[in-house]
Amino acid sequence: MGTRGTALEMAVLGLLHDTPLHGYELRKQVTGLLGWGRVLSYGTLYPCLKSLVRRGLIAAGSCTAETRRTRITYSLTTDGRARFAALATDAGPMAWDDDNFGVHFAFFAHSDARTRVRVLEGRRSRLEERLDQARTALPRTRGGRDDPYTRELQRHGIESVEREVTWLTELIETERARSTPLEAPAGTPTPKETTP
Amino acid sequence: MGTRGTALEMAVLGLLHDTPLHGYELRKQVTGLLGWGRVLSYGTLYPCLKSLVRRGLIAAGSCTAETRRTRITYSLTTDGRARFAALATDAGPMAWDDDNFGVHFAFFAHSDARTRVRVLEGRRSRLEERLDQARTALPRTRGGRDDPYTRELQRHGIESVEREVTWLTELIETERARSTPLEAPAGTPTPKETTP
DNA sequence: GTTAGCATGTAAGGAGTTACATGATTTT
DNA sequence: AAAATCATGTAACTCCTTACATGCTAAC
Repeated sequence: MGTRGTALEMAVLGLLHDTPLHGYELRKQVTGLLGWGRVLSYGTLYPCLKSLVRRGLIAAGSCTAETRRTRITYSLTTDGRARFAALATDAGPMAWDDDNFGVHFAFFAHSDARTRVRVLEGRRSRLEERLDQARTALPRTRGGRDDPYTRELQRHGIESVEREVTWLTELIETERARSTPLEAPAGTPTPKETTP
Repeated sequence: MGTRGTALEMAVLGLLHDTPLHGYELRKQVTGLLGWGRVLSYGTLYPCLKSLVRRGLIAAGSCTAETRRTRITYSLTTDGRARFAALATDAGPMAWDDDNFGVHFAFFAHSDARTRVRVLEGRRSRLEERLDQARTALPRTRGGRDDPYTRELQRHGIESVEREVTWLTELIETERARSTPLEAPAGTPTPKETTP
């Protein structure tokens, strides 16, 4: 009965980690967090907030400052902060799947470089498994439709995933350089940019 | 109450258009149709087949040929064929969205070049709308989190969509050349490949 | 003969959407 | 004063997944 959608939950906790927000604003920010084409609906958000309040992870407070209207400002509790830290540090399979990876990535600033590397590698190997399946499925006429459009769609899909793997590989190298500065030449400043 | 998931329905009808199949095999083919990471579950497929049978779009028949076991072979009825033709010819907004575009594309061989162009253009303008939103959302620190990882995620998302737009543009040009051969020089043979 | 894979289904429930219902505040 | 936008919520419904339940056939 309790809403347990980890991705949305983490997004809310992470956004409230920076600053308290009310539902209407949260919706806009959650929607824009990943490049989701689809907007998050209130029918999902408000029940989720309710559940988080009930579990003591966030607190609902009437607005105090500013000449403001009937809106409810939510902020993280101590428990909520701990919960978010646990989610951000998690580098298990949950962080690799399509639904959760984006949110985990968006809040990488809240985890250490080791965790980031493990999440990125997990994501990459998941995509590589998918590529293996797709590549073996392509040549067989038997079982798969031999249609130029179907083929082109699959080719394009494979190409997209390959590009994502390349992206991940670059990020992994950057992060590895950060987590093991032992092998770095003396005097190398800590890199600031994710993509130089 | 009736299953009305257009994407799955179209995929099933389209696959049965080529040849009769039983559920187990259908599942594999539907799963591999688009590059979907996720596999289609029986809990979705079988109720869908049931619904299609009830509506007279497909017929369930025991297998006749081959030394085969207890499996139910489904084939398209006349109504089903008509329904599929209608879906394949549809170039409206339904064909543009994330869920349906892939299936429509996979069965482009069953529609004319005019329809194909309209679907591809619709899809492209939808992605371009998304890009406009994302691009205007990027520069503002106000409202959006100013975090290097969040930014990188959004940058990567935008890049992916841009690449998809390019892909669509190339396809549109190819299809336009097919639908209006008036301007083609005499003696030009009909192109066979989607990507030369 | 028993294990592994083929094949078909159902029940319960999660996650999210749409549509609805309501009201306050700001802008025109 | 009307319209637009901000803001919060609920109810019903859809689509899909997981987990379960069942039995046939082929291979070892």
